[in-house]
This record gives sequence, structure tokens and C-alpha cells, in this order.
Amino acid sequence: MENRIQELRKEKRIRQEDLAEAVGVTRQTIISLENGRYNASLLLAHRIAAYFGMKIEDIFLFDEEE
Amino acid sequence: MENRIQELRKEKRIRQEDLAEAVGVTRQTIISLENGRYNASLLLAHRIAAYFGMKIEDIFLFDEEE
DNA sequence: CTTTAATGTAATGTTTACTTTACATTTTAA
DNA sequence: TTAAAATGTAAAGTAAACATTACATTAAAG
Repeated sequence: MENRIQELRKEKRIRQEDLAEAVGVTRQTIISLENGRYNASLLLAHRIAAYFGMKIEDIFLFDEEE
Repeated sequence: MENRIQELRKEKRIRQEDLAEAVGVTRQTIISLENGRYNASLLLAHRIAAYFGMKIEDIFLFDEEE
């Protein structure tokens, strides 16, 4: 599953560290999500979506099979 | 985090077993989600939402703090 | 009432999200 | 161009999602 975290974060011009703190995870977690190492949990996805004022589905992009 | 899985499933009049198969998990996972033992992963939340033709946020309900 | 279908519980194991620490690389700014 | 800021990588550990099996309870139907 792809996500638009890095794209949205850069639009907002904030650092990984600040996003991490805002949503209550470590910087490592943000890096891993941005680089596709693993998927966010539902709670984290919700927090990230809320942070950007968007819906989960508009940030986390599912392929047809998923 | 609360969810409306059981409510929606009963509206549709389908069994846990059939929902489980439809979204690719075991019946145990559906039971655990319905009974609040743990939260769905983002992928599973997406599949369940797609199954019911709804948005993730309309099925999985987050409190203010979450 | 008795059988069967549906739901629930419990225990153990695997996988994966997330943490922590430490260091390396890239980007930005003085 | 060099220092500092930002991003990335790696490894090892913890916690939680999900699987598997087996059995218990409840609900529905004959």
C-alpha cells in the first residue's frame, strides 16, 4: 500500500521529527512509513490523516487487490 | 477505538465466517475485532470498509484523543 | 427437547508495527 | 566550503495483530 505522507509533509514544510512528535511516534516510524518498509496501524493512519486534515483513504492508497 | 462491524454485519445478515472469508482473515480475527480485543490493521480496515461500501472513518470510530 | 448452526473463549505461535540506540549520508546554510 | 540540520540505515527488542486448534456456550430449527 502506497501513501502520500512524504508528499504532504513537504508541502507543509515540516520535518519528520515534528510530524513524528505530532502523531506520537518516533522519527524511525515516519521514515519507515515514507519509505514503504511497513504500513501504519489504523490508529496511526487516523492520527496522520487528522494532522493533515484529510481522510485516511486520501493519504493511504490501496491497490485494487488490497 | 470502537467499530461498527457487528452492527453492519447483522444488518447485512451475514455470518462472522462469511465476513472473515470475504476480507481474508480467520473467524477469530472478526470475533476479536467485534469484541474489542484488538484493532484492525489499516489493510484489514480498508477491506472491511470496502466490503460494506463505506469509508474507514464511518466504520472505525476514534475518540477525540485518538 | 434435541440437534445443529452460530458465536465465544482460551492458549500458543508467527508476523509485523513500532521503539531504541547508534551511526552514516544527504541537504541546507553560514 | 565547512558545519549543522535533516534524512536514512541497521540491528535488536517489545507489543500487538493475526493464525491455528480445540473446546464451550448460545441461538435457532426440527
